[in-house]
Amino acid sequence: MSKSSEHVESPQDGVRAYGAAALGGRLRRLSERIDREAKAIYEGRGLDFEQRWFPVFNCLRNGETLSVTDLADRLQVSHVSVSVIRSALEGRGLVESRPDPKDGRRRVLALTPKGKAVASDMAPLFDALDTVAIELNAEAGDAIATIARLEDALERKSLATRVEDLQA
Amino acid sequence: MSKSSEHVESPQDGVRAYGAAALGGRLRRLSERIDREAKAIYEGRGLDFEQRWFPVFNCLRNGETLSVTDLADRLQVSHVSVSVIRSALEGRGLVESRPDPKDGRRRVLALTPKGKAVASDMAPLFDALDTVAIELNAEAGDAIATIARLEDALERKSLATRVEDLQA
DNA sequence: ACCATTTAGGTAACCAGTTACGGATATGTC
DNA sequence: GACATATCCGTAACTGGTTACCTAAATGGT
Repeated sequence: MSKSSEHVESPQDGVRAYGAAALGGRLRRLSERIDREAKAIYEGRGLDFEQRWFPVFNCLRNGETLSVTDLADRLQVSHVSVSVIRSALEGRGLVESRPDPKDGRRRVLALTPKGKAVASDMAPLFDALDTVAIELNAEAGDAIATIARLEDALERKSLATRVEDLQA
Repeated sequence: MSKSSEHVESPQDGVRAYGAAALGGRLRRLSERIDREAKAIYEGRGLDFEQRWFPVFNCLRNGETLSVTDLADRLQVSHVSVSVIRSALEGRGLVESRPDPKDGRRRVLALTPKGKAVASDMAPLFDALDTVAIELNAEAGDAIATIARLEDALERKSLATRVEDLQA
């Protein structure tokens, strides 16, 4: 049995005891850990690139041009967050944006030549991270599928409804 | 197959495509969702209680008295975070703290009589939340175990090491 | 007893996201 | 064509956590 799943009176046992809060907190810590470790990898290689830029950067890697809102929808974050990342990437000269000639409200983003160069320089690392994630996922017994099932379960019936039904 | 795990060109597909970042983000969104839904339950019942207080409150429910650092260790959060929660709970009159007579540096926290009353009022809800979490966990095919396996996998071999080994 | 080191816990600054809101452009109805 | 409404995206303020740093108290060696 694995260290953290057997009974060892570890601090987490206190957490584990209470479900809903524990589950949420646990997921959060895990996601932070993954972010942190990924960040360390970039830093370790002296790359001026932040993990949180990746999703946006990745969407543009194939040469696609997308607006702020397109990206926000695709990545399931607020447009504000994309907007901030955009300005960071633009500040580094990796991305440029111009108003959409068809629709003045939109700004379409695309990689600059420098951005493309960085993208291809970093491609092996991105691929490695991808491979590692797949490996990790397999090691954990298809965590992605489990997460998807959790999402589905909540989609099907919210926490609130579940609690109500239980107490009705 | 569940809605979000089959191929439906949903926005998440873009995310899912890239492993490490996707995994972290996905976990984060899920944990936020759980927190948000739990919060909504308290609000829906007009309770002046915040989800994020719960872990601290819960540790004190059985009458135990614990210091800030005890709680931080047990809950795996920073002592600062506990300190902030403490003052919120104290502000609501649910918790009181006094310097430890044995050790003047420590402040020991305990529920006030009002805190105890609230604890017993809310016990059925807490229990329901617990039951619901167990139910959810089962529905997702033991998500907790999967998370534990992910944690173990990272413990065993960090993201960075995995990437290095892959590129060596 | 005294000084160095460690520990508890507070305040301040920071971080990465969010919601709230406002200005500019587009769209649809009269 | 004008006006109401909706959409795009930016700035500002808030949130809930963190790390960095500080003071006060305890501990241990001399």
